[in-house]
Amino acid sequence: MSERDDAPHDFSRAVLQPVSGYQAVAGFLRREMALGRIRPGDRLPPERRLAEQLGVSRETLRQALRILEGSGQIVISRGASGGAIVQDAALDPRLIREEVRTRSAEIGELTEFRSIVESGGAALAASRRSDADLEAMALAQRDLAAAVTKAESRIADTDFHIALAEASGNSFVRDAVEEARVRMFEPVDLMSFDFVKESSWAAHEQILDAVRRGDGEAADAAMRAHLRTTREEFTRVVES
Amino acid sequence: MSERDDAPHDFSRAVLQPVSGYQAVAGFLRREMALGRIRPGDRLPPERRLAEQLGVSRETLRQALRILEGSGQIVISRGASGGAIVQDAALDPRLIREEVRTRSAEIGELTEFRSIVESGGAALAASRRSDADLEAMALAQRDLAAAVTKAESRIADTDFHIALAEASGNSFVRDAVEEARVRMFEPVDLMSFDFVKESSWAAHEQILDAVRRGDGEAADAAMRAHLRTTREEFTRVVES
DNA sequence: GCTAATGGGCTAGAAAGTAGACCATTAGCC
DNA sequence: GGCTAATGGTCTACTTTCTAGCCCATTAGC
Repeated sequence: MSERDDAPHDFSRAVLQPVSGYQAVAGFLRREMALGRIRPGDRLPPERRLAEQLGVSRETLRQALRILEGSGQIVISRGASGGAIVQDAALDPRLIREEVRTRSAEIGELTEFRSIVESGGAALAASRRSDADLEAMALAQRDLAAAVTKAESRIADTDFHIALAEASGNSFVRDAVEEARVRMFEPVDLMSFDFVKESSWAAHEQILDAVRRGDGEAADAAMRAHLRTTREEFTRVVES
Repeated sequence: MSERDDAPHDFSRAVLQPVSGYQAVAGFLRREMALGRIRPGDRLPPERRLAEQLGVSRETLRQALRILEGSGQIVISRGASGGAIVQDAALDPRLIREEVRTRSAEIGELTEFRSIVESGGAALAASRRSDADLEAMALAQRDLAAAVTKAESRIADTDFHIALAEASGNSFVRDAVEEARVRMFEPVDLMSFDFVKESSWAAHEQILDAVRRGDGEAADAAMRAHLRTTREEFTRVVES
């Protein structure tokens, strides 16, 4: 075995910060929003029901809702058919550009990581996809084509990538894709880029076609090309 | 946009279980052991110091130590130069085989995921590795060659894969490799397989050689071949 | 105007974590 | 043998967080 330091272990950098219940709940809901499983206009279940589903007390859930309310992600109203309505957070483009610039190193690494995982996932999907998988991807493509707002484009884009990851049949691939996506979009809450909708749609179409044909190598290459374009788009934003 | 269900969201399956502080600390320490950053024979820092480094109170840390003590991973003694000594958990091979059989589906997916991420990481490492990276990998190889016990082999193997992931220069790749490794080895604490030491060493050598030459494609292919062998080894264990 | 559904708010208590003090044990040195 | 320092063992008082349960306030629809 290699020479081990006799110096005592140093875990000073291992922060291990405690996440209180209400923070965990707020984080969970934000994540669901970032992944588009909860979308602008949706109404959350009543507090009592949601609290039970999440396995926390109502007070804890309410603290989480206060956080989301504070950041403008939900609006809460009282009375019958009241409740928490998810908002469409239309961020100032200047804020987004600033955010991308601040996190440019992280976003670059993230895109590189996505390229590895998603191209591998696409190759797997080419040999495993079911008809339902293909239909889910095709639906996301139709949504992307029909998207008008930036938020709609982003959601349809997410749907496509998640559906593809799901089609890979590997739960670790799917989780990694989800996690990377959350890391990319969650921090600024619905951050979106001036990505060219048409070019994304065309790239997805190529990927989908390769997956449909069962051509793993082509699917792999198409996904890599797609995310290379994405990365170049980020660079463009940072330098603009 | 696609037709959204009007039915209320259902988060019943989102368990979101609270992780208390002592569980988080115990998990952290187990993780460090699984990754070989804490090794059999090592002595943990004194409670007061470790608690401060981890940012928890001493009582909380002590509860975590009780858990590790209970599972036989550490032995605690009192007095000057006392403390917690990490144990070498030599598991019964029958238990290991049973564990692998129970988790065979998960381990299969995990190895597939590793193959994707680590081959991509190897390709990156080929173009980015520093001399220090190469030296770390070479050291792990020397350790593997010199390993006598199973635990030593496993640690040297981990060292190699982590050093390679580090050399990729992508922190998400490194984290994913660590995480996959923990998932593979942590649950049964130092689970190890009857993997052929020599074949692993030879495979590593091929990877290292490709990384040294800066040949990304070869590094990618060599890593995929290596993990294919690993997977076949698992299959063999399951079927034996 | 009644009713039901919904969020708002309060209290009492349990559970977990913290901070600090002091005790018990042990190795090493004189 | 005894002293000292380092270490784990134990206890208490306090704070924060979470829970459970109850009732109030508001509102849409009949």
